Amino acid sequence: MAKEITSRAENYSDWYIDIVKRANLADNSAVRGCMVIKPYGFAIWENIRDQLDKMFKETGHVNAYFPLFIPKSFLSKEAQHVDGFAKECAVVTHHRLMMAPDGSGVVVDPTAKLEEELIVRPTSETIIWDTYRTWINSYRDLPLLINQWANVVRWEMRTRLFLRTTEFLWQEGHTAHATKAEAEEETLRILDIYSTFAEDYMAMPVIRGIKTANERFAGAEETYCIEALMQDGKALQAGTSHFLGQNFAKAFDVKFLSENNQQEFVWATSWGVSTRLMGGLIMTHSDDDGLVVPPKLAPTQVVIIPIPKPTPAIDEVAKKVMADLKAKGIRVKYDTDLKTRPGFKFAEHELHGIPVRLAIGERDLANGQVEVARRDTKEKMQQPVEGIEQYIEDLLVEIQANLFNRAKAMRDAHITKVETFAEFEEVINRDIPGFISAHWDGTTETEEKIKELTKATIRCIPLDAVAEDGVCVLTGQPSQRRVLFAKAY
RNA sequence: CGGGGCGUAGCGCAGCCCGGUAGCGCACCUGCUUUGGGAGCAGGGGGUCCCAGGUUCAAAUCCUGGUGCCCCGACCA
Repeated sequence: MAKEITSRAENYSDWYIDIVKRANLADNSAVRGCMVIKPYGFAIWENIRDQLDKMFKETGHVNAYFPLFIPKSFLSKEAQHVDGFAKECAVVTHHRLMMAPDGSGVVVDPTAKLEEELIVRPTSETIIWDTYRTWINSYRDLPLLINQWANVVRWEMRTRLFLRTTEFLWQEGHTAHATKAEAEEETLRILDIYSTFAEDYMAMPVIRGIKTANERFAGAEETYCIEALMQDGKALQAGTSHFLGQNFAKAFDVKFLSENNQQEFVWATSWGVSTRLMGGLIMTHSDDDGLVVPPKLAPTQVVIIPIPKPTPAIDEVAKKVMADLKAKGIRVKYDTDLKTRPGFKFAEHELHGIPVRLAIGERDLANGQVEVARRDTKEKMQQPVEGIEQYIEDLLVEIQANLFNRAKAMRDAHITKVETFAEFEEVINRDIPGFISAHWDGTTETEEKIKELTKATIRCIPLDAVAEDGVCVLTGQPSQRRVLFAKAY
């Protein structure tokens, strides 16, 4: 039915690209690895952003904005940090263009070379901590709870729309605390916000966990994460919250005078989620007919379609229903486009993932009914016009819950416990491999060996992992708990 | 960085092998008929064929060089 969408079974990767493009979420741009986020895609992102922003503010955070450019020297102040990012930095070396002497266009003016190159931020820890040095003097200045919404650039070798782009949009929180315990508490508070948002708004179930040393953020003491499972059985890291210890405070000399009149280094966290969440949203719920957007994040939650086209009688009912829905805070549109016919509109709105569709024709009016169609199950029902606003309000809640439950059932069905490496290999090579729960001896060597053999990485050590004696799936060395492996985006 | 693909109308593509008036579908404009799951017919508008050079009477097509994007892999808080 839907034209030009590759089916998931045929080629999952092509399906994903088709959804992104056909649902008007984003396009490739003239710049390698950079995308244009189109109005519809951006509207969903705005809903994600607004909700998270609200949750950050409710927990005492404030927004600020730091520069796009970072002096090169800042990057080298924290050794592990620069190690992690050096290979993917865009560097600004000049500040002026000039007309080419041969008239062929503009060229870089060689006399406009910067004394110190500027790095386009891949993340802002360095410039922010350089700033914090001047902001923090006393324990009375703490905690400092700041977030920024920004774009960052990471020169990745290979990009994928939303999932890994050269430039992406995100939020990055950077907090400073007087004690280790407070900073650790903050790290977990944010992890909580992320998992609540993912599950309650995106309807995307996530596993909360800790990264292994190997997968830890460059410069962090501990990285917490939420991991989701996509329909093709690959994992997606959906958000991270880092406990940075005193690493950045020491690198940027950020000290405060304690209540005891002692100079002490500040304790830090940083945390972020990005436009990658859009990729997670798509791959969690969408189907071969197009995008599926959970009601809470849908720019339009209900669309009303006149059958076959607007008439005064249909308009009257549609407008009343719209007013009643709007009064309940429901985002509704009346599709009065005269250029397209109902069948086209049905397909188009399904492609865009609008959760509920109402169709109103003369036949319905005669019966005092409307046709209600839900995007998640594709079911159609006749409902009385009278009281429809309450029915829809309840239906949106049900759809939101159904999407989550469906995704969770899928996810849970694809967490496989294995005891031997043979089992491990069998599961990881399935069409939909999912998470593998296995014992691991705790060494980076084993982790990397498994990755080399199977392409699976340790996604996290789940926070709710129970102590359980076992032996490493690869080496047979003793292990106290299971960790989750998966192939990842 | 390796492998592959593609640059021709707004979008998606054919034409290239075998040089000879630049085409098709969608979209767009006009008109009529349609309209409960992507309408039909008729007429119409729209092009530096990625760039540069070469071969030729003649190049979208052949040759040389360049360039851009995409996909797969390696890589990746």
